[in-house]
Amino acid sequence: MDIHPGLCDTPGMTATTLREAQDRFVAVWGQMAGAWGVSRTMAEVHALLYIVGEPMNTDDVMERLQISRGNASMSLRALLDWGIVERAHKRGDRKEYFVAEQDVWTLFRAIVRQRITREVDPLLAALYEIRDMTAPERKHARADPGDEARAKLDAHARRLDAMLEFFQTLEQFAATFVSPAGRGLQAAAVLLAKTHRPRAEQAP
Amino acid sequence: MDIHPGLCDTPGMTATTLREAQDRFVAVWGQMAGAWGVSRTMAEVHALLYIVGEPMNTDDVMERLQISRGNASMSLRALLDWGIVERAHKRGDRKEYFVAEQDVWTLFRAIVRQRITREVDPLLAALYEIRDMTAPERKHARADPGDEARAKLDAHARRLDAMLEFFQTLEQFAATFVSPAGRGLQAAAVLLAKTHRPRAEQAP
DNA sequence: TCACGGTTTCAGAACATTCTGAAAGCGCCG
DNA sequence: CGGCGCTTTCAGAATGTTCTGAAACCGTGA
Repeated sequence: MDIHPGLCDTPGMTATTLREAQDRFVAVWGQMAGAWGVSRTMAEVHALLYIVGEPMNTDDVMERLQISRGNASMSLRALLDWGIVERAHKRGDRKEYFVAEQDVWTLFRAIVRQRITREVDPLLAALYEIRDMTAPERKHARADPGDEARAKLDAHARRLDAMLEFFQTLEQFAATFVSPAGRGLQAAAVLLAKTHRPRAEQAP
Repeated sequence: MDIHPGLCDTPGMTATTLREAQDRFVAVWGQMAGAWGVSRTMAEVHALLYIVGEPMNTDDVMERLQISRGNASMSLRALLDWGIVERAHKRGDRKEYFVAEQDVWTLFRAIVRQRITREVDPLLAALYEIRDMTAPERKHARADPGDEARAKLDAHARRLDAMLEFFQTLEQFAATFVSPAGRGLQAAAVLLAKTHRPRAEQAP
């Protein structure tokens, strides 16, 4: 804290407040993480890189978030894998620096892309398999109509199909959002939101 | 296992296969859960109720999933809170029974509604607060243009605003999907998916 | 009012995840 | 080639989450 007497306001205060605001952003983003199946630290590291906006190296991150080298390294690598943080270098410095994607829509497109391939695709595959498990049985049952077992099998298959259809639709929707053509979808969403918004607010 | 010799196929086998298919569905759904910040058991209970399609009571659930009474009770209550499972009763039976919402789109609408109010709303509130933290500082800085501190504050505010705008849009979008008018959105999504789908597949 | 079938609660046990720090790995430069 | 600066790895510690089971609770019928 370097407070010059007589000029006790602007320079020191501004830096402190900014840092506090950044820390709160990091904390909030970290909270969010748990609820979405992402590890807290990973989210915090990303939040830090995003809100600071400048390249940081492993030591910067360690010190700012008070985490171990191992943890920082792991989190940064994971963020690279997700494609929402990139490596950067400074001349005359052998350290690696990292920067977060700064365009919010690009950021979320990357996240959606990852989650679809990591979670929805395997889910769809599993659902197909499960539906096929009872297919032979249903064929048999079909020969014997009015059977109660048959009705059960059919209802079961109908429920699986409903799920399948939903996730197929979701996947297509996401694919459109993610693809280069997805800008259109983004624009549509923004427009939709604007027309429906009850009242826009702005700080004075 | 009651296998009648000579007629060793349809009746016993069908029940077994169906049960296996159900179990796999439950397992898959449970896996999914972790990745989305939902407890595994809760998801499994829901999956069971959905795929079985008939009302089940606490003991049924306990036995089928091999979980304790306490756990079953907690999970069922949570599912009721989420509004995706409902109580049901059978005449002459004092036990409570539970049924899962069977319409997939209604199900996901309920989930989206919950997550928005539980996670996005508080997030938005926090982001507004954080942006306002630096507002007074920025006013000061404005008097002293060309200042480096000012540029930093502005960049910081810009990043927060980008996030805010994104989540506002998301919220509006979700609100449209969730609202009664949201059927329109659903139809649009289905249509979009159909037109873009490379090739539809169907079991023979 | 009590006894009874059923449900909820919760402290502590079991389990799972995340984090640390020291050691190993990697590639560059002299 | 050997030392150096930096990054990655991973076994075990720390922490956080979920589950159990027994006790408390609740409402109903006798």
